[in-house]
Amino acid sequence: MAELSIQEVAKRTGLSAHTLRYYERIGLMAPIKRSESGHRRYSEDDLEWLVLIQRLRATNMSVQEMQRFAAFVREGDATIGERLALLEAHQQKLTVQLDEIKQTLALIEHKVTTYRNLQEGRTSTAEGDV
Amino acid sequence: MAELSIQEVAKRTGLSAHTLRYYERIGLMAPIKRSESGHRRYSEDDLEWLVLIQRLRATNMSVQEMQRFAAFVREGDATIGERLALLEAHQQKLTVQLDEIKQTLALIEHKVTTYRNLQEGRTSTAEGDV
DNA sequence: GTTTGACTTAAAGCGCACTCTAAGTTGTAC
DNA sequence: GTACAACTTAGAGTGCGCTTTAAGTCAAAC
Repeated sequence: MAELSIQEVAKRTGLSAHTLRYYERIGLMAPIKRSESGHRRYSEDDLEWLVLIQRLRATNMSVQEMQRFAAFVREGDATIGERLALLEAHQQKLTVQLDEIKQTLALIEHKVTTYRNLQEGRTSTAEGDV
Repeated sequence: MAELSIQEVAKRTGLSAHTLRYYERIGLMAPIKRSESGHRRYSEDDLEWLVLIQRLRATNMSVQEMQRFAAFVREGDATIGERLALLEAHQQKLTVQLDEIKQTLALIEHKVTTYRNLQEGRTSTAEGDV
């Protein structure tokens, strides 16, 4: 349950120290605790929050939307309705994304098959295939 | 099998006329056929290509990568190996994305449940939940 | 005690993918 | 024939999400 320096957190999360400071500056994270000398000391809770943030970013939630979410969290339990709405909106987007990826994977598989046939000298290419 | 104006293509694809010109300018599309007056006339093949392009963009292939793909297509059958490699690389990325989305959906479902419980006044929140 | 390297801030810079503007030409409707 | 919308180009502008720079402070190692 040690407190971590910005470099240690960078290493653990894969984010750069620059990005961590940036996230704090724009309010994506609450102000991080400081050592006597003014250096950041990250807590376990900070790390957990970063995991969530990274999951949301990795699935294309915009920084702006995450800022809104972070602000709601700081405002306390009165904003649980808003947080729910935000998460459910993202959930909705993710199911759409999931579908798009599946469709594209199907299309790619078709193209790959076509290309493989072409490579082997067959000419079974359907019209319009590129 | 009519030839379409840029506005008609914009309507059909959901891309803006600006974006269609931009795609042509940067070589994401081969030069489009022109009418006597110099206006673009899109063919069925152009539309099909746009469908592929849009699928790839919708699943986060970079414009740069699509440019490389488009260039290979223009170079002809000698580049089928390169095209295969490119598509398979994207396929690979998509399976990773698929996984990330599934993980995030699971995380969101957990949070949503937690928030629902909080809203109903229960306090079954596990440690560290936000 | 001084060097070395990690830390701090504020602010500027960057790459991406468009998006818009300006200035001019064309085509259809009346 | 004249108004008006749609088209053309080259180039500038925009928003996002970092990323880098500059200038300085601090702390552990020698």
